[in-house]
Amino acid sequence: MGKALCLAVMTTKPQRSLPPSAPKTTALPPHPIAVRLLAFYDAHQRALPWRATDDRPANPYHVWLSEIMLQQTTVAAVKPYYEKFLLLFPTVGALAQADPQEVMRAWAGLGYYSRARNLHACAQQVVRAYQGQFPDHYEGLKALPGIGDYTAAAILSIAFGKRALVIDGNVERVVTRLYRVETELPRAKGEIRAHLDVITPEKRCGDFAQSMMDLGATLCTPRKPACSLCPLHQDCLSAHQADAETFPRKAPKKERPRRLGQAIVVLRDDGSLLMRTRPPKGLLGGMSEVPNSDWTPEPAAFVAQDLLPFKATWQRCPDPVRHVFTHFELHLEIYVAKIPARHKAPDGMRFVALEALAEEALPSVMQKVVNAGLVALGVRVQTPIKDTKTKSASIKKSAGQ
DNA sequence: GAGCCGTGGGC
DNA sequence: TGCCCAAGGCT
Repeated sequence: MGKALCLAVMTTKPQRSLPPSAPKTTALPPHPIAVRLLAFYDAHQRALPWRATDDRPANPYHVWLSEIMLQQTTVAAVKPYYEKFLLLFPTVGALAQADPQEVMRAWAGLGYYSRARNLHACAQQVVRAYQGQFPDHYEGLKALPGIGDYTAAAILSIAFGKRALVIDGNVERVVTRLYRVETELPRAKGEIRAHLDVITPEKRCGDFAQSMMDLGATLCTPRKPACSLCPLHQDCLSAHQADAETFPRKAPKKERPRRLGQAIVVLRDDGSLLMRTRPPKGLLGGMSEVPNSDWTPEPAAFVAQDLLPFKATWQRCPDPVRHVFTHFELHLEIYVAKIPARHKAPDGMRFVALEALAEEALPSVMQKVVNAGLVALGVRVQTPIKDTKTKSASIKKSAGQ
């Protein structure tokens, strides 16, 4: 009985350590959905710089780099960063040897900065533990920093051609629509995995995964899906019911709280700006910023002068800088001042020449703050990293102070 | 499991 | 304008 019980447990319990792939033992023909999807892919796949071509086989470093960048990030946003990283760091070895700050600087503006920290740490582990060759098995990949279930499965299938269940937001949307999965996310993940396991082919699994994502990005979109053009129309239960757009089911979102704070833009007469570096972890970890207050739900007493060991005359920018993070919305009041060139930076801060601002790892919110402050100070600068669409960014020199 | 973690584009 | 979302991972 012990043996039978043990077998029963083993067969009913899903493999915890190996979720994404379950190599099938029998050689079944591909599911009709896979056949149609691969044909769609052959005819309509998007040309993306990290994808393999006829004369360029899949490169695990390229696949890994692109997958990390694409986490919660649009293809359009990733493209220029991907090209820049390949120029700066052509190989995983080059990336591993790079200065961490250089990596953060190159990532600035892309968001979710723990990805950049993990990217660098991962490159170093691949070099140290695997001689610069990415492992081609799930456990090895999953143990690397920044690689979770999705990314491990994506690398396995796209870079190494191994069968894996690649489940991202696109796949969740496509599958819940195909089968009209009524369970709400994230509880539906098990059902989605089971359905995907049925249709995932043994061959061309990397192409299959990418075809699912292409379908989700181009036709099976979150809003207004183009069901009439879909290669899976005949297979799709929600298309038949004409309610594809209502999938996947999700719990209503919580409201986004607002936080308030103040920041100072201090320009020294030699043309340099007072800056500091944020703590290594947490929000905007390891990134550069101008001095600023705590961000609190209620307005807090704030005296800009308290941040400086010398006197200055302050001017408050008319409009606060507004920036929306994932889980809160921030309003920053900006105070600006000019000070004589003889002053040194307070402890933990530094002065950075305006010309060297492009070499700082400035997150977008701080780019906005700097832009607004410089405009108020009457300094005209071409935004170094990118125009953050601050309306003030294009305003001409205000009446000089 | 739920909260934390950025940013920009589209409607 | 405000809200939704995008090839998620970590704690």
